[in-house]
Amino acid sequence: MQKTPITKHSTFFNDVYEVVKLIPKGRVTSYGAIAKYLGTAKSSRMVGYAMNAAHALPDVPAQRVVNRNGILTGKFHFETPTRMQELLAQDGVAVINDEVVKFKEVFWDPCIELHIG
DNA sequence: GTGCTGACTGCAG
DNA sequence: ACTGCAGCCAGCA
Repeated sequence: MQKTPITKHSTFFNDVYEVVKLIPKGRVTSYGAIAKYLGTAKSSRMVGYAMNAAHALPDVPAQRVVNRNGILTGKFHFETPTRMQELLAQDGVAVINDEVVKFKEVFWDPCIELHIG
């Protein structure tokens, strides 16, 4: 059996989705925080890339993932540029000028909340 | 098979 | 304070 029975392409993307799904309502996190939690802090770009593929997954709240500045950098990848802000508003996260209000207060760090690192 | 792009981040100038 | 460059890895022409 040379080929793997389980066609799991990459655990990286899967792990990213698992972490994003763990983000509680009313909280947000950053690509770097997820990347660091996975042990690949330098691969923060891959986290954003995984979010692009996350559109196929219904349980992945990609709107809760923003960059380290709290800016909705990926809002243009949603159905509409305002979709991301609306979803965050439904979660109780205020967004003004494409930036999360009180970002540091609603920031959810998996490394801390999950007691890692 | 080769090369470029990209929902980021950290460091240097 | 802002700007520019390099690193990381997967997908696509």
